Amino acid sequence: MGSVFFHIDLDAFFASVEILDHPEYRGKPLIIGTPGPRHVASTCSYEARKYGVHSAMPMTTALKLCPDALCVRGRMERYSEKSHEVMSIIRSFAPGFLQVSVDEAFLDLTGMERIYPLPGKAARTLKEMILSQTGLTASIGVASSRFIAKLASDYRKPDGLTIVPPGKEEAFVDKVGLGKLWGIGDSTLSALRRRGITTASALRGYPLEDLRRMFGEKSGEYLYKAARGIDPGIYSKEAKSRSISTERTFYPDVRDMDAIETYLLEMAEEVMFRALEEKKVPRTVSVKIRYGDFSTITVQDTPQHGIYSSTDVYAISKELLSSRYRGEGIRLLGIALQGVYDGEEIAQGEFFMEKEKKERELEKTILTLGRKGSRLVRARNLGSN
DNA sequence: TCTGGGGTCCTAGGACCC
DNA sequence: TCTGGGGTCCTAGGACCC
Repeated sequence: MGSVFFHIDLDAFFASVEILDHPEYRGKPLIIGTPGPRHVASTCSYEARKYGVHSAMPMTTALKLCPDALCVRGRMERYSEKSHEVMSIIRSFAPGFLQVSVDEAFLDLTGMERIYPLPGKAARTLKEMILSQTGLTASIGVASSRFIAKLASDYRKPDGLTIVPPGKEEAFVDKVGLGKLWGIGDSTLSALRRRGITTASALRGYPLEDLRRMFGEKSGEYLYKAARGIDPGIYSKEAKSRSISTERTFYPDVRDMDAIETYLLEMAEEVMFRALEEKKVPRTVSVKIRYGDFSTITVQDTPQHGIYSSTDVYAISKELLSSRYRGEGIRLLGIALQGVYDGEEIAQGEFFMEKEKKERELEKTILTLGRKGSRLVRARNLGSN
């Protein structure tokens, strides 16, 4: 027997949760996002989509297209609560469970013919369970690979069910179209178009070696497989290296050095707080600067001595910033911790000294207090605005 | 249309080592 | 003198996803 995968995708998830909590929103164009410049829509209801509104669209554009839309601020805690409810239903349905985001998961039903002889029927049952127990609708794709199942769940939405029988993968890719394939974004699409390739079948006309030469080793292989409906390996391996980051977009741009440093301090604390919470130690600090013209630079440093406190992070960030800062107004500022590894590993290692451990505890306490609001930064922040 | 925030993975060049 | 090949780490930038 061949493989059987489900991809389960909740419909307009954030908007649907809001409608569930506020029945008066039902049937109205609803956008999750804050109106104003430099804000974007994170999700919207299907009524709003009729006007052309979609995720990641600038709010100003969205409201031009749909002036009567209701805008609400996202409530992430509520969504992840609801997400947990749904995911536990999905998880208990079959063993091969893999959650890939708040509103999406895969199931591997390979070899479960005894329990679910008809995958389509099983998918309908699962949709029904999710709806009756959480009030949310999901779209499900059923196919022989994760790649095709993912495309299938998106094929009919909302409340959809699409089954791609084994052997029909390539034909399905043709029906979906090049632009909707996972992993092929705007940039690849126009690179392909520049070469006159606008369909999956045209892409199939190129030998693997040619694609490797044109798009690079990995991308070439990816395109070669994707065009044939062969899973290029999406979500096959565990995501390994982790990073912790935060960034802020300002309106208007900031150029005041005091303000810039205050933001840097605030973000250094935030990011290190999260690292300590997860018992992670970072190897690298990177700073991201975006100027008014949207040009973006990143600078990073991997110090020999290691990074153990937000003071370290702040000091490194400030160095990095001043090494590249052009002195213009800044539209976005960000800090990322990269190459994070398990703090426990050091604890077992010979170099983890008691002193450092205590410092980390102290640091964590200070940051926890900071979280509760009694923070110096707040005062500085007010002073600089 | 005027472009968020949090992530992952890939590439290319340089340093350094064997 | 004139110069290989492979591995690993670091850096900067970019594509892509939700």
